[in-house]
Amino acid sequence: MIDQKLELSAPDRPRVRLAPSPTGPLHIGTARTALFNYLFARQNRGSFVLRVEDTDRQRSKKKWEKDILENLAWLGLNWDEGPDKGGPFAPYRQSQRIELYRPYIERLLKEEKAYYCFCTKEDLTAQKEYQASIGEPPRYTGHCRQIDPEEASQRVKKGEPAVIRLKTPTDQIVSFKDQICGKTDFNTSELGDFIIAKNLDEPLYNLAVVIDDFLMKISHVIRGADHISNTPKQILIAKALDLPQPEYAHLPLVLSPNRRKLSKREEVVAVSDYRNQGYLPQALMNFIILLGWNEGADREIYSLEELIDRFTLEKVQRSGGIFDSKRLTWMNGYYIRQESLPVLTRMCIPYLIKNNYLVEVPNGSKKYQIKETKEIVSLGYLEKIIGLYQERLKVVSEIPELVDYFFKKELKYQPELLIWKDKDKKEIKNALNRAIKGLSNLKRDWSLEKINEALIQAADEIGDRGTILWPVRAALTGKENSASPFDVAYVLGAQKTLERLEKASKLL
RNA sequence: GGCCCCGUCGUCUAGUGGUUAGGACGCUAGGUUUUCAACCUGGAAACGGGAGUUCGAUUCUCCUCGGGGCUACCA
Repeated sequence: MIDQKLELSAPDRPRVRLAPSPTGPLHIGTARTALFNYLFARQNRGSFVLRVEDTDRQRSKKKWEKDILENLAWLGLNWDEGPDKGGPFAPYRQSQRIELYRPYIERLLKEEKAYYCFCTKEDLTAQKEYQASIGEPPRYTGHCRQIDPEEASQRVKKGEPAVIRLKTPTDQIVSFKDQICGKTDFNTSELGDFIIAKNLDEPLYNLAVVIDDFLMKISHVIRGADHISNTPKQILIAKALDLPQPEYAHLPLVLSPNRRKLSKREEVVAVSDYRNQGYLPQALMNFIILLGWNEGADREIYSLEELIDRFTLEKVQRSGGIFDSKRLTWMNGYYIRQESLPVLTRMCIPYLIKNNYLVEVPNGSKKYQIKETKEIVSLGYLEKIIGLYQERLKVVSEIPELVDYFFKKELKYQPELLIWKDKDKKEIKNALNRAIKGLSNLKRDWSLEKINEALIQAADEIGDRGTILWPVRAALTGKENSASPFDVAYVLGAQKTLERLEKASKLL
């Protein structure tokens, strides 16, 4: 029984959906599809529906559903209806909608628009191989079509294995106007009588999608181009069921650098991985939208709000785009530089903790303890450290290796690190001692200005700034590259600075 | 193999029947500078090929070549 009234009038506001199947973590490609759907919905004041397609019971896992929802939310792509929020067309998990599909399958069977097929997999494989060998499209030619429906249902009742196929019309053209690709035609003869359900309670993807999109009043199906060839099948099912057709828009695929569909093997594809590495959601979204959309301007940076304003399906690219992680990383660095220091610091702290540099002081609010030295430091102090590296950071997870010297008791480095260009040890030692002397006077007035003054003065006495500034910086950081010696000395404080300089001087 | 989609620098792209074919990432040379980064200036780098239409094609048409997707009792 079908008691849903056919509602052929389009809804006033567009309704779009993201239909991920929880068989793995949120994939970059899914996130991109989500972004396009989200922008389209928000721009047109429509609804963005999240529907979990978990009809494949073996492969669907709750933890993946959780990962998908969490990371979508992290990206800022908020949905209006979904398994977690409910909505007027609940439930939003296909596994909970099984009974909704059954009447449609029964109807197709009753109206003889679908039929039971008893062919074995071996038969089908043989047929496909034969078809391939003579250059015909592989498809089911309708062997079981002739079986009397009465007889068929008897056989099914007796337990004979069977699947349900749609009677596909022969030699008809199914055409649809894709919002991105334009008009696309398919000949039904190439499709054959495809399977729409394993049985009355196990609908297959193409059938479930059509019914759900109808029941949920989806007006626009915006999805990856890998679904183009499913579209004629879905249109045929909709026709057989007398359901209205949504608009279609197929997004070009995201490709790996080897030009293949983005794959787990070669690329990082899970959004959670990017999140853990310290990519910012703004950077990810900005990067991804530009991979397949351009408003026609020489512009690279867009916020989600600006995109909602400017986005159009017409400007979506037709060709697939290669995922260029270098560009993503550049953009992430850009967004890190734009971020406020307190926010950036808050993002960095978990990485410092994970790296065993820092421990949160349990009761003291906003205080941290440096693990090695047991010193208690404030959030403000950590901000100073992070501030030194804000313009050098590309990915937040890099922060520990950049600032490690603030958290270590002793620095380990080769004495040669202290040598500037072709200077000899004596000269460097002398420079270091001059720096120590100049800096010692400042103990009570340890300001950036004074440090600068003292070091530059010492340098000018020697005649070459590098001769003193390089070893000072190296002694303070133990690194080839770092922030400037003035800044580092200032943040490190008088005591540690002098200690490290003296230790360095003794090494030479 | 069959069906479908796509084709401007290495990559993401802008663009027009006549442009020095523009921007960005990356690369590179300088500048700034104690290093690195950031920033500034410059450079190398593209219309897949062949016909046709046209006074003129990167742009329009056809063919070809190349790349990709789909081809499940997965989604």
